[in-house]
Amino acid sequence: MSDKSEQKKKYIIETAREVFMEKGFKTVTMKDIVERCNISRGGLYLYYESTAQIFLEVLKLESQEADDVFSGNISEDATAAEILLFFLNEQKKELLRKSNTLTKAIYEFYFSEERPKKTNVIKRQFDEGVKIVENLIRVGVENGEFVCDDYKGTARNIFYVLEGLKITAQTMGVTAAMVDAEIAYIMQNLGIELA
Amino acid sequence: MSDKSEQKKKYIIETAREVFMEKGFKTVTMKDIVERCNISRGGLYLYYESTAQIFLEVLKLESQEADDVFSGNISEDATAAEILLFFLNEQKKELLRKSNTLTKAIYEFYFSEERPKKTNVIKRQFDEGVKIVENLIRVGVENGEFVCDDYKGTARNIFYVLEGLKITAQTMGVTAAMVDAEIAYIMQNLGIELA
DNA sequence: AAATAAAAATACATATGTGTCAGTTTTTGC
DNA sequence: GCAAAAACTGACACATATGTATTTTTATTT
Repeated sequence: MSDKSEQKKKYIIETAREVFMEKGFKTVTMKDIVERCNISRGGLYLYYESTAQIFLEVLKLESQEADDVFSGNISEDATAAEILLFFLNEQKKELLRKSNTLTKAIYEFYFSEERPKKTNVIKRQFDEGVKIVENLIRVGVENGEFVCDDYKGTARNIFYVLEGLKITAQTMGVTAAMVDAEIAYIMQNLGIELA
Repeated sequence: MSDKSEQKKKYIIETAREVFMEKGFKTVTMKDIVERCNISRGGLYLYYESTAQIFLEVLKLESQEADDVFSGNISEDATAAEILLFFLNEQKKELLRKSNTLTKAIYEFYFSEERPKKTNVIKRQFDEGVKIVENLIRVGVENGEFVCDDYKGTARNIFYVLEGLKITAQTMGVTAAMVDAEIAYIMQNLGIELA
């Protein structure tokens, strides 16, 4: 595949992302995407065969970008508490965002029948996240930063709270104060009192 | 409206509920419902004008039935801890259920554009739930059963965890043990150690 | 610049859903 | 038992989405 072709594919994914941010997943059609891209329907089918396939590519892009933010902002000698707080604040930013977010689309994708059972990107992301936080807590306890006797359970609890906040934010709204209260709660459970 | 007409409406709602349990919300069409009801398309439109309207009626029915379960199982002299535990275990039952549940449909409805902004049943239910639990905690503290210094915050936290569990159960599955751990966690935060 | 290859656009065939309405059947009241 | 009313049906007109096939445009090669 030519270089130009690769560029075009990237352009389609970036443009489609905007559409998904605005409309979610389920209601987005191939027509919506071609219109935003200013290409024809036939043209799009040359590159991608469904909105689900395009959405998976968008998720991949998002995941890469999130990794970049993370590695660009965490110094080598950061403490476990600093890293956890950075993570929680990134989540806070994401869930308070009213636009430029894929959250709604991701939830719709969750429940869409078209979702290929084998490529459950979301489950993988969740499990990875839990594992990372679990290890972070372990390190924190070993360092004497945290107090905790059930790493996995606590990590899971954190993700349940985050998921609950996310879906609540989408459907009925949450304030920054509500999120802060939950973050303080999480840290407090690990023995850290926030100022 | 005649008595027979009322009966038919109820029949439609109960039958449609089955369809929503099987297919969620978004993919259910009026055709799906008439086929299950063994009536004609035109006939259904005499009673209801959209799947969204029917779904709202289904939610109303579910809500009534849940109230009945509650009032039928909580004795007058139950302690706050008993009531809270009953509530949490009902939630557990619901979220571990693999079939005969509207959870998927409710989430899809959440995100559907058709959802009439004014009749946000789900938000109302959430807020009501939080308020009930908040008052329950207050009573429990006054009785000396619970230890808590932020009733509303704690009530909200409980619902975030429950929402997180629900969506996790739908998308990647949770085990009874995971739910029990969260319930124990919630009770422990209120100063109650479960056996 | 002509021939060829690649990319893109348009038109088509198919499928599925909606809401309505003319006609039919069933129920009801006398 | 029959006329009027109510309930119900199936087909129609319309709208929108999909995936493909043919035509047109653009780019590349010699």
